[in-house]
Amino acid sequence: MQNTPITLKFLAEKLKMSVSTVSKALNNYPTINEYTKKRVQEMARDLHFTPNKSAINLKERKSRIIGIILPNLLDYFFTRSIYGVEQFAMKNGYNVIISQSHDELEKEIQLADMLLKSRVDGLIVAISKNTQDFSHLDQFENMGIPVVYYTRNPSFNLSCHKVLGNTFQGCYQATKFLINRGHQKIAYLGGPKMINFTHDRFNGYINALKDNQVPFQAELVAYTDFDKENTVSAIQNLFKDSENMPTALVAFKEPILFDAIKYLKSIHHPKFDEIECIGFGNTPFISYLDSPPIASIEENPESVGENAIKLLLQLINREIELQDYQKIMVDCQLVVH
Amino acid sequence: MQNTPITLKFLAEKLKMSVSTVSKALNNYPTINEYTKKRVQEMARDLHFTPNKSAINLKERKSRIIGIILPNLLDYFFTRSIYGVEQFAMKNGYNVIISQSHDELEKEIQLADMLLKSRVDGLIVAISKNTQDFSHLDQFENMGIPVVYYTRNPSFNLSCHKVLGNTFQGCYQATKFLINRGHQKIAYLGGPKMINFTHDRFNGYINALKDNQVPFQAELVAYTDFDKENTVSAIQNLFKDSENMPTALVAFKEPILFDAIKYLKSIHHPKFDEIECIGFGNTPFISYLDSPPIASIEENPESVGENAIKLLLQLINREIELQDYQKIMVDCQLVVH
DNA sequence: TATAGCATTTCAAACGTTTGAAATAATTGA
DNA sequence: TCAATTATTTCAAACGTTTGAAATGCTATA
Repeated sequence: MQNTPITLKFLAEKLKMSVSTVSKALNNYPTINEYTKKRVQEMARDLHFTPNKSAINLKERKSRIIGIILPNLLDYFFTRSIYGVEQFAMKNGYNVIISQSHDELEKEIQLADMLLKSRVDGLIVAISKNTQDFSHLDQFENMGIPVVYYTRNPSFNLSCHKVLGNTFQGCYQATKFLINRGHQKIAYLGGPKMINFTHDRFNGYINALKDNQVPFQAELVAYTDFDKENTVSAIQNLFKDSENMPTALVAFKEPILFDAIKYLKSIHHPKFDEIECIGFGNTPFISYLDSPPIASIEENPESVGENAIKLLLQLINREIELQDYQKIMVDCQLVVH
Repeated sequence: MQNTPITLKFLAEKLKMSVSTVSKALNNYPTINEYTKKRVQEMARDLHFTPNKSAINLKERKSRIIGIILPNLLDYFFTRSIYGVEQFAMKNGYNVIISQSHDELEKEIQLADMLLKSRVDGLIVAISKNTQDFSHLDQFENMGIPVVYYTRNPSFNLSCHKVLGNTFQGCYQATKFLINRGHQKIAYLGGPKMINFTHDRFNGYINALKDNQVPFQAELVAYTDFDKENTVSAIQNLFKDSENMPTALVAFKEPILFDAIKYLKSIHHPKFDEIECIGFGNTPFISYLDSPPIASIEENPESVGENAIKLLLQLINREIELQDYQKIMVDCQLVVH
């Protein structure tokens, strides 16, 4: 049953015409007679002709491969974002190579080199938390291969394409929501300072306070990274002053928020039941928590991913100039549980 | 800076020799003079020559693409398994197309057709919970394209390649662990009956009981699918007889176990604190639960994925005959929390 | 009836590799 | 010194497409 795949040549022989006529008919060239086109297209359909991608790619000097570098697939944001990317890429005849940097710069550099060797047509990247030098990524642009930064990006650098969640707006909404519920002492637990959006979120928090006449207190702000001990000590700091305890908390990421909640519960914080929390993520595990956050900030990762691949394909096809740097924002929603 | 990629032809011109000599030197042909080889290989290295995959694939009539069909990337088992697959595939020059069936047969059929059209060199698949007819997957084998079933597979069918967790052994261990802790009334909450390993796990449970002289009671067994209401009613069933309440529970999957725990807690089950649970998965969220399972069954998804791709590559390279059906088991470990 | 003009089809080269056969060069033995 | 042998290199076709240029066939006009 080992049937050889149908080629243009095979169709041409069957139809007693030349390979180029068949090719042009299938690609709807205006110089080809309408009746001929119909005959060719029907035959192609009947025999389930599928053009050989390798041949086309060779001819067009493309690989039709998109590279993705992201920190970690076990993070729901990234897993979900991949979905948006793959769907759209596939629809447009592109394949995707997903690679994980494990949030390490060195690994990220390795992966970049590997993808460059694979001759990807474009790159989508969420940088590691330690990435400050970008030469391993700049080399793509230098070779005319477009790069789109998504979510995590070099915030100081305006000369690159970016797709990101409107994390300012998300944090603003969450803070405002808590203010409207009567909270005046709202703590903010930020992420690694190296990650750009940590600051956008902080600004959303600050602005919500200001716009609603809630005084800002520096003691109510702390930072952590993805490390549990760090989170615990940050929380200890936020809650150390018994006179001035926060009654609400906005955290930069849900698993970290869960660590915080767990800690507060473990020390039998006297007013634990009154504390209201919100984190970024909207992860499905919330429903299993005994003391779930009152709301979540939904970041729409699928949409972020889809916007990134859309932009990248436009750059690949030179529908947008490589130097015409774009910045796309995807709004967040507050989901009340 | 738009530099054209280095080709064999370019190297040949630089070295003043023919393209075929260069090609053969790089591929270490014995007929090529050692000194020539050295010169070519050095030049190739210095100029960062990377062979054009499309050209090789065209020549070798391969796509170097592996297709994967799985139910859902948001399931930690599958996300983790992907990691094993991608790593190994990449190392061997293969790309991977990941596609999600969302546990729907119809979507699975669509994806299979899509992947067939993409001319994948091989397929790794975890079937949907409703897949009973396999014609959409059989067509691959009929065309000489190997298929490896992983985790979820047609258990009744011996004529296919399988890689799966030793879910019998995992469940046996978990049950035995609970027996050793003094439990005599251990409930078993199984998954969808259509999924093959539901029964393997059940057998592990049964055998552990038997081997340790614990009487089997049919009332202590219930089944659910991934639906929350279903789980709740299964749990209600298991705990309905106040005379004969289980004191321990083995569940086929962790998120479902979490649903069960949540329900038992919500009804203020009198002996809730004494009930000990174990589920498959070992998901990281366990640490956030107030009443976590006492242990987890680690299924080593990365290893399952890696074994699947290893087998598939052997089949693609015909190191193993297509008809020489393999079955590979990956052991589980009990992780006590 | 030749010919300009158009519609349609075909030719042929190219994309970058691989590889068996053929050609060439170097070495050996008589 | 010359043929035979062996080592090494090159030729040329192939993989399946695309595409500008060239060729063909046809119609209409002078």
